Amino acid sequence: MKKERFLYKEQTSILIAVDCIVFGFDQNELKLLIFKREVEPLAGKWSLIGSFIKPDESINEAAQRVLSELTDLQNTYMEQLYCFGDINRDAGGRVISVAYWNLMKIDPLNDRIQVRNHTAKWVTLDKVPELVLDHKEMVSRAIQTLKERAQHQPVVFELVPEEFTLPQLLKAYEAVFQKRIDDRNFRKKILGSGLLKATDKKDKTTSRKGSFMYKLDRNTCKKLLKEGYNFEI
Amino acid sequence: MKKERFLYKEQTSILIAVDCIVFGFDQNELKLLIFKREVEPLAGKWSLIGSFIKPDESINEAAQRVLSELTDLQNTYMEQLYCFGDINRDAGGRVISVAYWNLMKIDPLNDRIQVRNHTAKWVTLDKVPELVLDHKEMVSRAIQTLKERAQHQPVVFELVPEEFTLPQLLKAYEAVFQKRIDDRNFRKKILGSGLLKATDKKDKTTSRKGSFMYKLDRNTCKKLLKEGYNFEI
DNA sequence: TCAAAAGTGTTATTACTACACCCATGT
DNA sequence: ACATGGGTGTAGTAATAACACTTTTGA
Repeated sequence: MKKERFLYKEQTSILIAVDCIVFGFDQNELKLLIFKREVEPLAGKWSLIGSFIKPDESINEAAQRVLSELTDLQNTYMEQLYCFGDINRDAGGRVISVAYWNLMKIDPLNDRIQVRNHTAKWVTLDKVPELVLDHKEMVSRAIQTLKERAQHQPVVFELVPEEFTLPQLLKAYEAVFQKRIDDRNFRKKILGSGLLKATDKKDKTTSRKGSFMYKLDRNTCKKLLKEGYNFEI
Repeated sequence: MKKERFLYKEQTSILIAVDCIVFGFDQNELKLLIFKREVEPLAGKWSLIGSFIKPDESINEAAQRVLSELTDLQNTYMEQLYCFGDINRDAGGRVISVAYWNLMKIDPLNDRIQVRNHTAKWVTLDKVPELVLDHKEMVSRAIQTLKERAQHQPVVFELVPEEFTLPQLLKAYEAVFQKRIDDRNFRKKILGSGLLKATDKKDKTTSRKGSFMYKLDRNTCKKLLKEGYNFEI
């Protein structure tokens, strides 16, 4: 194989990259963050956000850096997804990519502020355009893992504000599990679990009646985790 | 590939390795396969089996190679576990390791034949010795993942022969979930699920009465997987 | 007064847990 | 005949699923 196989730079071995599958929830739908790839080959095509790793950072740090360079939100949920290592997965040379997935809340008023890179945008999961390389596969694996994780870990709470209403939380559940959930059964299970602490505040932005706000009870949460609680409804 | 592109010695950037956490079941206990590390630093210490990846193989292929170089069993269950990328995880330089975990049956009559490398041995999970680098962390993460996976995928069946008895399968379940399981409830759930196809054979090696042999019904299995069946007892 | 979202209970079904004795067989 | 492991059933409890109407309030 000839030299053009390595387009990024002179490279005798294997390059390592990270890519982030960033899921955002805008109180309504799950969305994916994509942006226009800046480097050749395939510059200008839609892509996940990513970067080569630097010699002095761990892979986790690299993923963190990618995210904080592109968005404003800190403390987003982040988990390693999978290491993609097929030999010809990258047209630009032998590149191994460690993929991460993230959950964040999209503030509908501020979604331009949250995302720094101006070529980046949120797309709904059923309207993801063609993505470069094996990024589509990364996304479907991430969706899969998200659903699995949401059954056993309280990750859905990463999609709603610190204080949230039950209808809000229900929508997040429905977005993650991609199914309608009966709201009486939902209330019964979630309130019965002790996972939520009631507040006396009401959110009146979505209805005249207003809806009580709750927050996650982190102590009960830890306890339920130990017992292997099923967070699915 | 014309000339060696991956020269370990003159590598100035980052090396990539694979390590395999191999679990074996000897009809009684879950065991871990370890061997004496052959390369410096830390040569002679107990280690997981692993290797640097070659420039012309994918990461999955590398893990497969590591396993087939060391053992005789093909078709063992193999799944990627996690990519370990801390900056100082390897005393010998910047090495990223992609860990895989495997499940296999240990044939008690043939366990020397199954494992080719003569410094390799099976150890029970509660008696794992000190391991090099971050291999202990790899093992505990693998145990964790094994338990999670066994709840949603029929991986326990990888630990028993093609045709097995219910007491055998029960022991495998107990080994994986690390708990006693009531055998009447076990039979009720497993036979009620339709997962098993009865055969008319009896295994008389463990009792005078003999125990009926079953095999996995792969069609029912697929169906249950789609429905999100819970394989835990 | 009405539109729009929030909130509330019951019943039937299903899955899970706990628990103790008889069976078949080879020696 | 007996020791060994294989096999069986029931009843109480907990979780889940299906289902429709009333309440609040700002406009």
